[in-house]
Amino acid sequence: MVTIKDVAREAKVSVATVSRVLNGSGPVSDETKRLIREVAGRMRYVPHSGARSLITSKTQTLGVLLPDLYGEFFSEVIRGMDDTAQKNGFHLLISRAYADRHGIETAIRAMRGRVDGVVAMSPDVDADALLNLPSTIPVVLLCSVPKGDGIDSLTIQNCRGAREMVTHLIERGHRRIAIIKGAARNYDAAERLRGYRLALKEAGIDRDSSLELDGDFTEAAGYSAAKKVLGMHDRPTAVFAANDSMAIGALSALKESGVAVPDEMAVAGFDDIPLARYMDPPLSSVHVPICELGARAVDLLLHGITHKNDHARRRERVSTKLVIRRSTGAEEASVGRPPPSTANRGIS
Amino acid sequence: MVTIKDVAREAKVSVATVSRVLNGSGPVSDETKRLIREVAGRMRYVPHSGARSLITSKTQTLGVLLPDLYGEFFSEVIRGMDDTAQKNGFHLLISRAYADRHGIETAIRAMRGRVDGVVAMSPDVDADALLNLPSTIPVVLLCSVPKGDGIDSLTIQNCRGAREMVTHLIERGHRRIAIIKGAARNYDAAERLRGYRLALKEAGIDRDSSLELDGDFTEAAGYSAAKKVLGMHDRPTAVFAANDSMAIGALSALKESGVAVPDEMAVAGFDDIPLARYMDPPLSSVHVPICELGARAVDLLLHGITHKNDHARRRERVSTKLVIRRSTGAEEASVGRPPPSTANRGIS
DNA sequence: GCCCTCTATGTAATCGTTTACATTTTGGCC
DNA sequence: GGCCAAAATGTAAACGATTACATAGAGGGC
Repeated sequence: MVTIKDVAREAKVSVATVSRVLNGSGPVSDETKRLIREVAGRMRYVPHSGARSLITSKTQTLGVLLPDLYGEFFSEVIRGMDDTAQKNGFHLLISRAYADRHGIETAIRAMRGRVDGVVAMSPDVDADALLNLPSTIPVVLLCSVPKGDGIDSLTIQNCRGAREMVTHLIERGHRRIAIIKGAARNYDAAERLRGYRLALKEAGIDRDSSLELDGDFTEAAGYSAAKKVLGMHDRPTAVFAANDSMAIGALSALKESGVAVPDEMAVAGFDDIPLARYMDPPLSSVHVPICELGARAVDLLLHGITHKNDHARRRERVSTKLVIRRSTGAEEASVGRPPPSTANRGIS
Repeated sequence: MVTIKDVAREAKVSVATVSRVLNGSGPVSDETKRLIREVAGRMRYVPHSGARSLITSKTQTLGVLLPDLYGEFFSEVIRGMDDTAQKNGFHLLISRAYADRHGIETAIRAMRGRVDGVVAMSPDVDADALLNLPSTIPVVLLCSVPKGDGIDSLTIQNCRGAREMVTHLIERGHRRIAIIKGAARNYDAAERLRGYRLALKEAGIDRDSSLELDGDFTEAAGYSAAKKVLGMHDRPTAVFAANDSMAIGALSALKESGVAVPDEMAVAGFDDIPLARYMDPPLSSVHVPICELGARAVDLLLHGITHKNDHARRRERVSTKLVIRRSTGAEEASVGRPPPSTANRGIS
């Protein structure tokens, strides 16, 4: 592999001069510049970024720590991150890790010396594992809020989104509204539940804990929760699932039992995954701008990096948007025409 | 930031000894080991991987170059790669890049010195841009076959998958089968078309080029291609789309025009994306094990790395599997029960 | 012609590790 | 006790870049 020394020798100059030319630093005569560029090109010299970052102590790389995510969420959040990172000349070092304390610490250790900062997504409610990290590199926490005030965080506007959806159901006349809760100890799940309760309270509806069913974000959980709802003596007229997968599971159960949606039972989800609009009936949901989530996380991180992490800690949230479709009673059929945005482009 | 020198000073030993303890190389007395471990732990020392890889010239990192992919494909291929990479102690440096010559070269340049090898996905049919790379690091090409024999490649069994699907349609009695082609100059698209033609030929059906409609893998393209099919004077009884997105677009068009699927028109796709089974009617498709694609690409790359890239070049393919649902006439309703595998776990 | 400044270039230290080689210590054996 | 091998530790040279500092010419002002 050809190094800067080889180029210097070939061009009969010192390595310093080569470095100066290639980085545009320091004064070099036009002739020498031309010569060095020519030689470097001819020898197919490519600078060794590892060596460079050792001396400059800048890696131009951001670490990304994600739990084991599926589908849309994963790809969209990465897309958002990569867009913003690339715009600023950064790369992404991605690692899927168990979101527990050990996993995160191991991953961050492994990243020391190869990243300038880390975006870590840890949906666990008490993600304070990140508080006393072994390093002092900037960290942005995604989808949960750290207890201390050591690091920045970015979350989804879960509570407000859920509240709006439940309020929408109430406005359509529903009084007994069940919720299928998300995974236990999950921050998003807890916040969505909070939003549900808030909406009920605002409408003066008493909370009925038998209407709060356990779930874990899987389709199967939504399916069995819906079956449970159908068996209730004073049956709810609406079900709000803490995510779309569970809402889809619930739709399956209802269809199987011959319960009409939305006439006999309204169903709403959260996330607005691409599948939602293809359901029968199309599923009302709370849209989460996942791509933006990634983009803003990186923005936050880059700010922490350039400001040497000595700014006041930030707590930001990305806002959600209600998407009402037929499953909660919207009249217009929203399927049938190709959608404007979510075309599955590119390869296969 | 605490370095190995700090630890050495604090423990009153030389850096060499610290290094030996931490890497388990060379003989060190038990007492010294204990001492150094204690000191390193107390000082929260974390080795600087950048410095380490400079001297060892191993980065334990694989570069991944992907075009701008959406949804499932992106996340699944990364999952497969990361699983295998992690199992072998490697990290993933991910970069989305235009798959053209310039983009790829820029990306690979930027990766020099931070990766031990690269998996590059370049669906373009003539991806020989990769042939004379500026570096000599091992490369595995995904989803297309390089012209020369310089690098390994891994592709999808496109031709065979398409052939099987079209044969299936023929077996169900269809004689006039249209195809909605994939993006021009796309390797997968070309191979799927080849499979389609092969199946027809095997069945002794003459090829009719008016039945080969242009497409570009988007839903919109599928939609308008289907409209075109409906307008034909001797209307085909089946449509095979080169990917599911187009098949879904076609389904929309047919539903809009009141054409019954599969009775008046059978529809089949390729990829078996999660959406496929939720269509109405559920879409028959050719299943592609995306995760496996990623995993095997990394396996191939790791082999190239450990064997210093001096083995014979490999051309491998991952095999596809026919998934027949109602859109081509399967009787059984395959929707309604939660699926076994594709539950959307984890966060939101 | 001398001195000073400015430009162009070179020299060498540095980043944080690993590791070949040198040196010291230990312990066994005669 | 002296000798020798083996074990434990230290010294210093890499890896491939950047950059502070030193040096050498060139040119200008007096």
